[in-house]
Amino acid sequence: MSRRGETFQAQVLAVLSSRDGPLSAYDLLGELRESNPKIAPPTIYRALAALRERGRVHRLESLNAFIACQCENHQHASILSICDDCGAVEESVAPDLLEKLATVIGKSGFAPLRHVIEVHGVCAECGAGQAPA
Amino acid sequence: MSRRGETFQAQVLAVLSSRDGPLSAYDLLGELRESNPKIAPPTIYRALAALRERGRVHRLESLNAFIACQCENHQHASILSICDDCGAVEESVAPDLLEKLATVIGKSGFAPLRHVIEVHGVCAECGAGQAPA
DNA sequence: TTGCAAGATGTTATGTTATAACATAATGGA
DNA sequence: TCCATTATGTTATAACATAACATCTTGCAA
Ligand SMILES: [Zn+2]
Ligand SMILES: [Zn+2]
Ligand SMILES: [Zn+2]
Ligand SMILES: [Zn+2]
Repeated sequence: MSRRGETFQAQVLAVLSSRDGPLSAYDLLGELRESNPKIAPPTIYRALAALRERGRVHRLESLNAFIACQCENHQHASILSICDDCGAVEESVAPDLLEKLATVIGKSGFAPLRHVIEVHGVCAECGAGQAPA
Repeated sequence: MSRRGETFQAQVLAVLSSRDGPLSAYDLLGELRESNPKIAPPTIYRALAALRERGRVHRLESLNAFIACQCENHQHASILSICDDCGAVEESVAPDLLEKLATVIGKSGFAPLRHVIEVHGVCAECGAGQAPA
């Protein structure tokens, strides 16, 4: 990996880190094009792939979008809470829950490798803002 | 909803039910076009939307694909185990796990509305077939 | 019976997300 | 230096999804 690739990764991570919510690959493409107009989609997807491998970025499968990892230790299975109202995403880590999950699905002999756990709902701030049901 | 819409839904559900693994919307489009060549994407997506509302079909967010619900009681939050080797998908229901999940993410005041839980890995059959690591 | 309102379905076009395929350039070792 | 290897750039297109509007049903009221 050479200088330029690292630069793209750093730029992508910087943009993602500056936001509370997720950005699509094409949102990122727009951002990076402000400083380098000739960037094409594969550049973004390559940077995202490298960042995801290093655990610095998570993909939100249910939104086709990406966020920076909010945790100290990257490289973990995360639980993502997505506020459908304001778009904010929060990350939780719960190894015991993953264990329980492994037990549930392991009954049939399934060996888990990658977890996608995304919960849509309403965050505390948005929930408080409006009349309770 | 009139006769024709119901027919499409029934056809889509029939095709999905006849498979072990997921199908994309365009796979389904191809299937239904065999009997009605003029069908367009919105027809498929409308049928899928109606089936999903009734809990008869689940969307695999991490695959952009769909499966028929395998459970007795539809309308439940499900845990989907996806074999990355053979493509088979199995559904589990675990209310106590969902409760635990609600506890974990509820600490910050988040109110869950929809769960996406998809676990990729290797199913028993595929795991047994090959040398252990 | 006829006319209309409401909603379902058909159709066209386009928006959005992602990757294949190949060209070019940088890097480092023989 | 020269070549092999890997990274990056570039073009094109594949795959997934929906907006927007036209048309057709259906049921009801006048
Ligand atoms: Zn993380
Ligand atoms: Zn919120
Ligand atoms: Zn189900
Ligand atoms: Zn398998």
